Amino acid sequence: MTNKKKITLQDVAKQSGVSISTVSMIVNQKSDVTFSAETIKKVMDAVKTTGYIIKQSSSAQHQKKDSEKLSKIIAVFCPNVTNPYYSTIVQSIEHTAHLCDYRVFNFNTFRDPSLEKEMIKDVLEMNVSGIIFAMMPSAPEFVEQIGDSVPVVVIGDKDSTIQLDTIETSNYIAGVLIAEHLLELGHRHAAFISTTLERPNTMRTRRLQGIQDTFKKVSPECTVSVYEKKIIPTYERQNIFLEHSIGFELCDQCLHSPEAERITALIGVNDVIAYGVADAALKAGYEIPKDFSVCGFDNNFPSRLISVSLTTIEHYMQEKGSEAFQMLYKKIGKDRSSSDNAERITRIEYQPKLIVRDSTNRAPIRK
DNA sequence: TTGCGGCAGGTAGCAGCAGG
DNA sequence: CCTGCTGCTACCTGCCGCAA
Repeated sequence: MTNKKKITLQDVAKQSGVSISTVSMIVNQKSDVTFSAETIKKVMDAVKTTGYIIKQSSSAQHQKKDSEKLSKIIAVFCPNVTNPYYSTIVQSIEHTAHLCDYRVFNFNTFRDPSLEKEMIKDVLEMNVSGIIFAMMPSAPEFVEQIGDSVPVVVIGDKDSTIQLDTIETSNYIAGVLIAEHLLELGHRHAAFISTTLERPNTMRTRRLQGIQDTFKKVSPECTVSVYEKKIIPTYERQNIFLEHSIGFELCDQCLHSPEAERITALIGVNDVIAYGVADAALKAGYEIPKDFSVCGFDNNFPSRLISVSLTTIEHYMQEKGSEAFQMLYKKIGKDRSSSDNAERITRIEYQPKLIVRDSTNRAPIRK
C-alpha cells in the first residue's frame, strides 16, 4: 500500500519560493489583494509542478454550508406515485415550489407506518424547510409533535381532527354526491369496492359512509354491498397494478355473487380501483353503462379519456398541491418562535364536485 | 501604495476513549 | 458493537504589519 503524502499549500510555497499566505491568496484569486505577474506565474507553475489541487475556497465552502443550513428543500410524503392522484399532487407542489426557488424531495411511504416514521426521522435530520403530507399520516400524534419544530401541512380529509394546517376535502360529501347521482338515475343497489377500510384510511370510510347514509335516506330497501381487500403495505405489492387488480378481483367476486342480480352500480373507492372494476365487468361480457354504471373518486387524468370516460369526483389535486405549498411557504417565512404563530391552525376546504361522464346511465331493469 | 510574509485562529478529519 | 464526545493535527484563511 502506498503512503503518498497529500500536496498542500506548503509544498507549493516551498516550490515557488513564496509564503503559504501568498500561495493561498493567489490560487484562491482574492479580489482585495494584488500580486506581481512574476509571483503569480511562479505560484501557478509550482501548482502544476507539485500537482496541487486547487480546492473551492473555505469561505465559499462556508457560504455553501450556510445556505444549506437555510435549505430551500421541502419533503413531501405520499403513499405512492403510481396512483395519478398522488403524482398529480406531488408534481403540482413541485411546480409551485420551483417558482419560489424551492426543491422537493418526495418520499413514498407505501402506507407502512414504521417506514413512514423512519422516513420522517431521516427528513428531520436533513434539516428541510418544511414537510407536506399528501395523505393523512398514519401516526397523526407523532406528526403533530414534529409540527412544533418544522412547518407541516397536511392534505387530508375534512373530518379529520389532526391539529395541523390542512388542505381538505370532505370525502363524506364526495360519497353523498356519487350516491345522489346514482339514485337520480334509478339505481337502488350498489357495490362499493375498496382496499383496506380502516384507520388511518378514513378518507375511504368517509366516502362509503356518505354513500350508505344517502342510500338509506331514500329507502331502507336500498343497499350498498361492501367488497374490501386489505393491502399489506410492502414495497413489492404497492403499485398501480395492485389497485387495478384488486378492483378487478373484487368486481369479479361481486359479479359471481348471488346479489349481482340486483346490483346495478359499481363504485370504486378511487379511480384506479374503478378502472379495474370496469375491466372486470367488460371482460365478463357486460356493457357499461347498459348493464352496470361504474364510478370512482379523484378525477384522475385517464378518467377523462374518451375510451374510459369515468364518472367521478373532482378533488382539485393540482389546486390542492399548489395551495399546500403556498401555505407551507407562508409558515416557513414566519418566525416560528413568535407567539403570534402559536396555536393557530389554518384549514382550507375544497368542495368536491361531481363529474358525470359516459360510465353512468339509468339503472337497467333487473328481472 | 504595492507586494508580500508572519501569525492567530477557524475548520475538517481522524483517532482514542467512555458509556450504553 | 455502536454512538457521541474530546483532543490533536493538518490545512487554510484573514488580518496586520513591514520593506521597497
